[in-house]
Amino acid sequence: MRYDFNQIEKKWQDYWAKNKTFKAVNNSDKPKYYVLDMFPYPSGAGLHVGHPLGYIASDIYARYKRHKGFNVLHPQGYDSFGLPAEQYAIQTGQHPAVTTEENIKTYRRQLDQIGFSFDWSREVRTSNPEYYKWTQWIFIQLFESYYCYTDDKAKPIEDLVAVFSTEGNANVNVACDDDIDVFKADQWNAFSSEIQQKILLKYRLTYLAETEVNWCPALGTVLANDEIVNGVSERGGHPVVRKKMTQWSMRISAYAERLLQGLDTIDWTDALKESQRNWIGKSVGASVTFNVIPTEQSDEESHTISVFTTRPDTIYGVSFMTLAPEHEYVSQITTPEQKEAVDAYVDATAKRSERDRMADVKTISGVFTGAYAEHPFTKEPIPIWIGDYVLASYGTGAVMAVPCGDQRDYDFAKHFNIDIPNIFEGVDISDEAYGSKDNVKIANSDFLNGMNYKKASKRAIYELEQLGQGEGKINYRLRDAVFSRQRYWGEPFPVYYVNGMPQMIDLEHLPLQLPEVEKYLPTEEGEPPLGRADVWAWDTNKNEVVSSSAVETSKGNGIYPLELNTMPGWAGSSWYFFRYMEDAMRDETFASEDALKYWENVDLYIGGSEHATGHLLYSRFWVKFMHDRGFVGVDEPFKKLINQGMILGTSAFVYRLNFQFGSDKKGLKYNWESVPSVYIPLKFQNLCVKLNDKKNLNGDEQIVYDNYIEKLKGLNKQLTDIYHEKNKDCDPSIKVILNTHIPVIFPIHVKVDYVNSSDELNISGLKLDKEFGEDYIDAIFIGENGQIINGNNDIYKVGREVEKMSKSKYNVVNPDNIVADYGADSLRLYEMFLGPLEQYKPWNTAGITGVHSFLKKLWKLYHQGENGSFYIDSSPLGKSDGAKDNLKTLHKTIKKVEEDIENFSFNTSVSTFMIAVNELTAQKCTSKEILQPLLVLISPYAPHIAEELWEQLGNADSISTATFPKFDESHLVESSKNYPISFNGKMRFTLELPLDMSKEEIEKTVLSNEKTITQLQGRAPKKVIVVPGKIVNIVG
RNA sequence: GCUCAAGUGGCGGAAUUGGUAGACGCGCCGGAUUCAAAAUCCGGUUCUUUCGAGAGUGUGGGUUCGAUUCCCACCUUGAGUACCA
Repeated sequence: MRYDFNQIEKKWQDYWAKNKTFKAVNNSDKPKYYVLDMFPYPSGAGLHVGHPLGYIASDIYARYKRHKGFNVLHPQGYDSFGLPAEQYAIQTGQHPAVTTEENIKTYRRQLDQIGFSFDWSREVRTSNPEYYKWTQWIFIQLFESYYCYTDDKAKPIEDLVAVFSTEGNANVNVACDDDIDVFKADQWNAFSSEIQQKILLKYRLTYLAETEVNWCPALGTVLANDEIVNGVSERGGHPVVRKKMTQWSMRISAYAERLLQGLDTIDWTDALKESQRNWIGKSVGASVTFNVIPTEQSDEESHTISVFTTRPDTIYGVSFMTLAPEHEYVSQITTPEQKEAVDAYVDATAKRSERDRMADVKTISGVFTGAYAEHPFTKEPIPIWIGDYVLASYGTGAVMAVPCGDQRDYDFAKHFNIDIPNIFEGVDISDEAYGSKDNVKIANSDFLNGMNYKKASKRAIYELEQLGQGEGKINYRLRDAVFSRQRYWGEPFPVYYVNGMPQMIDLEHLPLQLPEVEKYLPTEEGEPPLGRADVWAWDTNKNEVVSSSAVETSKGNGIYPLELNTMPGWAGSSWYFFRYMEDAMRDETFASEDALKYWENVDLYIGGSEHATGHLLYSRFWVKFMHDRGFVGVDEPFKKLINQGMILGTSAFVYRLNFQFGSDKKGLKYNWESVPSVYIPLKFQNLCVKLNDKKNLNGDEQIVYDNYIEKLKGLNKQLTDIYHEKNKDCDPSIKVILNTHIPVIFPIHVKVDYVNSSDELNISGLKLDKEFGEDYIDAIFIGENGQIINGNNDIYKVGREVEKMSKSKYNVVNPDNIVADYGADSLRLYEMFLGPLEQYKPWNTAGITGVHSFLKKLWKLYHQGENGSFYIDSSPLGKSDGAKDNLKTLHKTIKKVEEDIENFSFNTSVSTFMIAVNELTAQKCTSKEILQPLLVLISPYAPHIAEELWEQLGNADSISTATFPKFDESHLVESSKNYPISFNGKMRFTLELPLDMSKEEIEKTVLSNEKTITQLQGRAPKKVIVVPGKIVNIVG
């Protein structure tokens, strides 16, 4: 019987679907285990072999956990809202829902054929109204909440309102905007409803505010900080500018400390935790208030400038202050003499884009305002400058400059000739600032003299508090997250506006479904695409969406405009892991209490590291919020997280010989448009250099060159015409051309499909490829032996390079083809076999034959009957030497595979399987006692072949219900050891000795061995190290 | 600049508490089978070598009887982040 993988895989995939083999139940005596993949965005391109890597790993783990007796939840779904579908809709007019549906079908087909054990009955799609109903509901809960620092949790906004109406807001310790006016209880109660609503927006966890946002004109939308890479949009690479807009924001900053602390409780990689820590950016220090010294011209109003510093210990080193050019006091404190210079500087900075400012960090610029502040302790006047090295968006937008302790302040002071007082004991600051906090004592600082950083900081803060001019403070880099997108294909906000004030739609009327629009572009007035919807207003009487025109026509009748923005991509993905838990009551709740209680959080989460500061941070934020409000029991979403590495493509190159005419006065360099191309192997690349340097060619190179010249002569007419046209003054004869031109080599990507395992190019296949049209039809290929290839006279070997897998590099490998040619089990094994899960590694289809032939050998092991028929010996194994060997092989495999899976070291288990099958084949093992448990070990990796052989062994149930074999140490006990005998640490030979031999006996036996004597060559050993059971090392 | 990760044959990689470096697979070389090819099977394959042996895990030091593994300095590559006060 042949190993017919196509038939076997189809059979078992159908079986699993029909029997709902992997359906998880919400109550079970077994312990639960939740294995989750980051759900994919269903793109139009479908999957390439890099995508399933993480899914295969998590699937192996899920199947293993089932064998180990766990009730496993292993679901899958789609993050189906997103930009690409919308961009496609703009281009083609097709509704994103339609293309998304098509893409999902492709994804599902591709996923199914790889044999994943997903419970598809729990599938989620973020773009389904039945799903986003609950995304909208969570948004409303955020709106109805505020963050209380005293209790360190989110609470219902009514609680805050109650405090306002009895005590006012003076003493509340809660997260809020910076520009809060203090009011008393009676004032609050007297405010109109609108004013109250306006004030409450400053406290809500999601709020509407005019914020400076990252506006991407090309995409027509706002982007979050994590959606911008190097100043351009992550998707598409379009420029991004700063712009003020009224937007929904999420008060994630309220959770900064808990998001930071929570990292210590979860099992994530250090790299990932580190990048979240950096993103949150906690700095401990102090806020210090400086009084601005009033000048004659200034009005009565006195100013105080507050700054944040991490070095309050250096307060005596302050010799100037710097404000960001955007700082609100700049215009107020500037003296008339300096006004012109300051205005010019502020104007100039405003014109520079964020990118310019970022790119140009070397140039030092700034202007003196003419104003002075008073040092809190010395009472000396300190000049106030403005400079664009101070960012308006961080801290207070102002710094106390300590040039001796901060390099930027130092550079600024040097540049503008400002005093640089030294406050460090015995430190030379003539060349640069001393930025370190360690190993230094403070000097010239009155009461701080002689103290180290820690002590001095504490004392300085204490003294500032006494003066009422400062306090200890913690600052975070983490900013509130902008939550509005000016796009169509996202969740609509469940919000309508009454007199400009946002109102929430009740849960019972959700979901608020996306309206139809005739085009997916912004309106002519610059409103988001939803502004085009004809039916997009909220009727508060009927509680339904009605015609937009009704807002005007029936004014005062309770019909109001709906929000035109939609939510960002991370809205739906911030809570989807809870949705999978619910299987029955999805209409009534986002997830029922029982389901949430049973499944808790994700035990193992696998996905890419690119989500470090986006999805993975926002999810943690939402979960903590939902926890605070009692909607879920857990306060972290993902207990353990693994980032799978990327699979890279191995690109193939052919090398085209191009004409480069010798430098002429017209600067003519290349011309290859009309000349049939000539390709040479990379090994001849020196040919061009040699020709250029007038060096002699070697034999093969000469043949290539002669062939090439032959070709050129054939093109005589064409070439001379071209040459003459571009070099009107020159003699256009072929002779001249040959004397003046230099060939250069140009690498060109070719499709990896036309390259075999030995890097040989399938030239006829390439020539017939329609995608390249006529490009290669007339191409001349010169082979490894310098021959023009014509049939089989020579071969062309491509060059190889590892790059990211991408369509433009022609190195994309489609799993469909792999599955068709080698089967899903081979694909699964090979993806794991490539290397450690977390690592970046290149894909090379050639290597798959290794794991494929392993599967064939495995199949053969169970088909040792006549003509390859199924044969298994069911009789007891007995105690023969052969049986011992069989058991030893089996049990060392059990041990290794179990350890490997627990450590997520899947690549090494594949090797272990190969070794086991090689050994059992050599042992001619046919015993059911060995071969049956072996299948369970292999089944998580190669489930189809395992199921098939399991069935042939006579089992009625799916192998996924089998228990994992138990490791028995006794089968691995040995009586002797093949000792490595080293001399000065180098192993020279091995010696088989019994394990119960004493140290002394080992030493004696080894020293008397003739090989030892030869090695020592008469020298007496100085020392002999014997580690019983391990090694013998002779020194001398 | 800072933070993190990683450097081992022609290639992917293995060596889990310091104890036989290169497991397993690809590729390559040789052989068997075949009219031939594919497929399959067997053997070899780190480098140098005077065939005795010697060197060798990015580089240079150190600890140790013994270092891919631990320590110090440096180099290279990749990722993240960047005037964060």
